[in-house]
Amino acid sequence: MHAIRVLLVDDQPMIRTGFRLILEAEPDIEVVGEAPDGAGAVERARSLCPDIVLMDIRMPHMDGVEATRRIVAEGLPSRVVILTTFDLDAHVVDALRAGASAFLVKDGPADSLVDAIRTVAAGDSVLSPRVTHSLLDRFAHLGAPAAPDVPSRLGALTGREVDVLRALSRGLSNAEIALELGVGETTVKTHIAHILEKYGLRDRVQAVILAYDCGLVVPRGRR
Amino acid sequence: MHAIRVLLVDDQPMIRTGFRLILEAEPDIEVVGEAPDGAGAVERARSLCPDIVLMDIRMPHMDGVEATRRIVAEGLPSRVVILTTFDLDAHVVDALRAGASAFLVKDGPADSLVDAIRTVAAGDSVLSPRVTHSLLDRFAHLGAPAAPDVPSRLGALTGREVDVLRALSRGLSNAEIALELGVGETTVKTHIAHILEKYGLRDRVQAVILAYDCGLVVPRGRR
DNA sequence: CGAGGCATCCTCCGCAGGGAGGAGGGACGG
DNA sequence: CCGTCCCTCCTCCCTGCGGAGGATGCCTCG
Repeated sequence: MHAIRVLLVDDQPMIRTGFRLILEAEPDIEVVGEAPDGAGAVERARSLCPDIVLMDIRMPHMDGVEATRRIVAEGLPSRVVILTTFDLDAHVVDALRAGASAFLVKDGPADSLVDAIRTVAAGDSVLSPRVTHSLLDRFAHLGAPAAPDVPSRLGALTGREVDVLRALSRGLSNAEIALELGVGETTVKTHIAHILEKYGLRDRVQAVILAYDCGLVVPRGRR
Repeated sequence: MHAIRVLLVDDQPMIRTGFRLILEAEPDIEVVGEAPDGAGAVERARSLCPDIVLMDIRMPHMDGVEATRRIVAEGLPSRVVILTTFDLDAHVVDALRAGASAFLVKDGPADSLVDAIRTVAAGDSVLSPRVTHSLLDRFAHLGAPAAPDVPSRLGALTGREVDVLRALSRGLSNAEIALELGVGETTVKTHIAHILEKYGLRDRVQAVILAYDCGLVVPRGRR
């Protein structure tokens, strides 16, 4: 069994060196290359075919999310581990949707990084506990239909937002939703904007898809 | 700082004893009670107010998911860690939607259980790597490659139109669909216009809803 | 052969929808 | 009482989408 081949991607050379030292201390991990930005990451991922791409999320030229998207889209065998300083919600969701296999917060212990790399190389996925938490919140609250007082935490949809998402998922336009809910169209747009923001979605179509996939809405054909 | 108070819930006494031994070996963890089923779990969660409810998912009378739902709905301070033998998708999502804070596969090392309990008690959440993997798949699908043939009941549509509708139902924009299918954006718009016309739909959102309702696309949450 | 269906592509145009940013009021809990 | 969350609504702005109305080439089938 060969060593796990890792590509380091970060715009700060010192950070790269730091990670290199941490990783090279492990006998079963080998750093095969470095890149300073997203573009370089995609290029080297192509030529080096590393097992793991360890990628910072914030970088010049092309950020980690876009680079991840391309690496995954090209069908490269590398699996991407995203590193971030902050656990910003939008970035998490973007990165996961881009196809990242792991999402780690930098302030964790060095062990957790090494463990994560081994886990991902073995075909599984890893999220920092804090990141996992915000993800679970989303799942937890999307499905709560008539649950009155579930303590609403970060990222959860409010009651009104669920109303709007339901109407949205029936194919109604903003004006129609406004009419049905008895509010202004601007209000509907605000609610939708919040839904999109909370889940890192781009438009109402993706919101409808999420509603179906998470069971908020059940397809007519199958119940 | 007091010890982490744990309630054990499993229908098999031997399993409970096993977990008790594992947990009691940790100085900062205290097993304060046991329950053989979901009903007992809710009742003891109410009276004991444990920090953690360690719950098997498959049990007689009331299963772990329903018990989790009630504990969360009642606003009890306990956080629920779900244990399962298999990493069945449906159960994962159900449990997460019910409000579980962690989801572990039983075949993991004892360490991971103890770690998970500490992490959850600290306010974060944990998922088994394999479970995380299937979760990420769900998030990633919005940008993922298309699934192979699904028998469609949308006979009126041409082959290309079905391709487009499928891409549409993954939340892609016209430009992205064009890129993926290797055609111009105008062509995509033409196909979409035909789809809308054939079914008397107003916009792409309604087309996506139709795709789900007719079974062209199967929700990630329920297959 | 000609007619039709399909797939590809084009322009011009209007508007719904989404981003950014703000603002006010009501409810609830520390 | 103040902070926080929710709901409500506003303006300005810009882009993506869909409508209308074409054109071209390639099939197949009568």
